[in-house]
Amino acid sequence: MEVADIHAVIESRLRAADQRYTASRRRLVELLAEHGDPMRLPELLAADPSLAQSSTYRNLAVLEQVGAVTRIITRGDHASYELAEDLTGNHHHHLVCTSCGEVADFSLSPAVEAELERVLAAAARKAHYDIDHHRLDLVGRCSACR
Amino acid sequence: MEVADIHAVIESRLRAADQRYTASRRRLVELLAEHGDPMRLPELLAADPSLAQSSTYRNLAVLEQVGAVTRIITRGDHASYELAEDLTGNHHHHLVCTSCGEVADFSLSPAVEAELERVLAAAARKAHYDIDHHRLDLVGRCSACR
DNA sequence: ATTCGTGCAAATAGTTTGCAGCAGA
DNA sequence: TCTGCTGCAAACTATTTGCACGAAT
Repeated sequence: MEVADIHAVIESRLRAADQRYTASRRRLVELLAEHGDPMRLPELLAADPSLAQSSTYRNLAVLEQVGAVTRIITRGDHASYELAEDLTGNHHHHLVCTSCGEVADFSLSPAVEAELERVLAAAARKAHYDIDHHRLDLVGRCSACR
Repeated sequence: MEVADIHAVIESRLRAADQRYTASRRRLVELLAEHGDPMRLPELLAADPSLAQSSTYRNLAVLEQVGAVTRIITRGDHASYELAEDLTGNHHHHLVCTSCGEVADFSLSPAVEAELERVLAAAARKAHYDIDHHRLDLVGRCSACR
């Protein structure tokens, strides 16, 4: 999806929740779209010092609620954020560096991914869980840290 | 592995790190072994009120460092802990309830697991990451919460 | 006008740490 | 008797929130 389309979709989702697509919210989406890989709060604030910390936390929470961004929990100090998969059209997983906390994206082949979906659905059924999504992370050290 | 053996292995790993296998550390391991599924700190403290909060945090950190327990990060308020896989001999994944924060275990068939290992190793190689382990979580709602 | 967003400063809460006394080898 | 462990209370830090002002519709 084009960046312009992403903005349009997010705007309509916000509107549906009686929220406005303000300049700082748009800025957050732009930063995440440019960066590609997930970003942590300090990175976002550093990338645009006009962003206020508390508003950024609030805006990311709003954007997460309307399904525009995804919050990634790692064992690092800060959570990371990225654009939602259905906006980028790019189902993927994460490589988490235990040393510097950086999070990178990677993908599996569609065939493997489809099989994974299938066996996970079966496991969820057996455990009587209603599954929202799955999360597959590789935990280790990035090329800079190893 | 039997519980007695687990204690023996943990004791030797602690010794190798110049640490002692004290009563409260042993108690934590017992509680986790009995419970099976991952436990959060308040559950551990409630299960044995003689445990002090700060010492429990410290002891779990020590046990994690010597590879006796694993800390599981969820988006819930508290982290969860369980015995390390190589002690229970039970490779598995997690079902995380977004509503109550409960974490349950599930497994994939050895065949699927082996294939997953293979494609993940390939992905890590491509990204120049040194992989420690993988983490596969299903995020949704447990039977009690849905 | 009314509702929502912003930014500051203060609060919250899980986790960590300093310290003085206790215990194991 | 030296080194590590404990428990209390205080500190730390990512994140959240109260509030008064500004902006959008």
